[in-house]
Amino acid sequence: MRFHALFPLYLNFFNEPSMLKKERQSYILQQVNLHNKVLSSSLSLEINVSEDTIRRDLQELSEEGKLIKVHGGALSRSFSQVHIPNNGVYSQHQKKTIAQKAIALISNGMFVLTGGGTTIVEMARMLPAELKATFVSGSIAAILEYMDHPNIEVILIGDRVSKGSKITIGSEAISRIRQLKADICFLGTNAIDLQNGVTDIDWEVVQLKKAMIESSAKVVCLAIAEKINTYQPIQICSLDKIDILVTELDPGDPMLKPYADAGIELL
Amino acid sequence: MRFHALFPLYLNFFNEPSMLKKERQSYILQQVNLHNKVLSSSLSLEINVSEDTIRRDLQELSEEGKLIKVHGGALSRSFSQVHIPNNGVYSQHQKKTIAQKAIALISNGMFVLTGGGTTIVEMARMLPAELKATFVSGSIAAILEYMDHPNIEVILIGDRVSKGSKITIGSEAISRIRQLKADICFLGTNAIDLQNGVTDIDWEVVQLKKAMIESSAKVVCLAIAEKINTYQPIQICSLDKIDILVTELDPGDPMLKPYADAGIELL
DNA sequence: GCTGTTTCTGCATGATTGTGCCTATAAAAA
DNA sequence: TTTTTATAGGCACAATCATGCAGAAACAGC
Repeated sequence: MRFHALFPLYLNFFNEPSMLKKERQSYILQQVNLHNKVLSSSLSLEINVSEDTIRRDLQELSEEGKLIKVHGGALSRSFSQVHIPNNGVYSQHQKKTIAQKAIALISNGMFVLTGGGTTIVEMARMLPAELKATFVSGSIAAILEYMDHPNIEVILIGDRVSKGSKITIGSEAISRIRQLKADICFLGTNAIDLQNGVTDIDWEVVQLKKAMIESSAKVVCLAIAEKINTYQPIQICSLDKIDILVTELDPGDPMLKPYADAGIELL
Repeated sequence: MRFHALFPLYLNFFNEPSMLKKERQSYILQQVNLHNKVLSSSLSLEINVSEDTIRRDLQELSEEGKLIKVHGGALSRSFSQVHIPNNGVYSQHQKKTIAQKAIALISNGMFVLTGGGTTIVEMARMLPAELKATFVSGSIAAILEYMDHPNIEVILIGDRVSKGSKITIGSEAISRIRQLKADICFLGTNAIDLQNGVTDIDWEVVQLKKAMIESSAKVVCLAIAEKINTYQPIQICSLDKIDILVTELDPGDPMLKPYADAGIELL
């Protein structure tokens, strides 16, 4: 067996009789677990069978749940299990409602900038599978969800990682964001009121959000009702920078009236 | 193996009297345990009986649980047992051993660059709580672990996220890494051998690892023994760029001797 | 010895499986 | 976008298989 790892070319050279199906699948499994990834093309050369056969093997192994089949080869199963459990998210039901509304704002081909926070993560989970778009974020939790989506391109903003908020913060991240021009930006909102606009408590997070707002053609704030008409010490922006406010409430709710009057679209 | 293709001719030539049934079956068992697999066709030639008879023998032995019958022949019982355990991380025990050894190389205040992969994640989990250092990585899984550590500063390299390998890849990431100068760099190794050095299968990952190696004062390769003396299509670097090789084996293991001779420190 | 029974084996048949090749479609890459 | 590459599904062919059957061999009892 080890020989196959060492001298795959020799197999061809000696024209060794082809492996039995089970044997071959075992070998494939070993390779995929060893290297985390295999290509149909190289396996085909190593084992000296057609790519069709390899593809059929990968198909079977995939159906048995022993590996994950992807275009061009397969990935190890144990490798792709970095999931954050979604237990005990505060006000989850409201956040799902908000996420549902917000998703309607995204269409194919869009370049989308998102912050962090549980509402954003909820939105990431609910993105329709057929959506094709590019998502940019500095939030680890959000990125994890985006990665599971089949059709979206994921760009991660790098810099120092803030352990509290699980997002990347710092001048590097801000200057990266400044270089972008997104179609739309989704911000989880910690506090919003008429006098102070959108406010937050963490200076570095505020800097980042400011940059995100400046870099986006359209700014969407996601806020559950209990955060409306509250404020925090540091201002992110005044209300006139906000294009759309998404809450779990009906857009006609009297609580939201002043925001509509301020020129914000409600959803 | 090849002998069995040759021998049967002699058997025919000498017109050896056919074996008794019991005798034949124990011969088959011996062969299957010796080679892990037998083909009905070659057994038929070797023993000089029809394939039907062999098939019936294999059938019986299979029912007695002494081997596993497959299309075209049979496999040894031990063969399939090797590949059943697929839960969790492959070779986790070995990886933990490697991680333990590798951690000894890190001291307070260091600036550490790490790749992705399960071995690196294992290492991240085992970092002592009192260690104070800065860790830089583009691997989402590794970053998640680093974030849980109380005393380390985490820097995330941003760029496009590769869904397969769960790391950030691309020119942006590479140019970020080039701007760094790390004290030490830990690389999970997919394949390493004497001729080709360290090799991998994914072009973009290779570019990234190359940059990491160039940006580090000391390069450490983490590799489980199975990956030693194997190679993949794309070269990351030749052996002389590697300072330290960490495996689960004893540094004195004869398998590692050539690497020590190549000037690599073993751990 | 003879005879009937059982076991083993080889052969013929048709069904099943494994594989490679082909083409239209779908997905990635340029 | 266009171009390249990978894939699914159908087809063809060969290898392998299950089954039934018949002859050969082994065996038992007489």
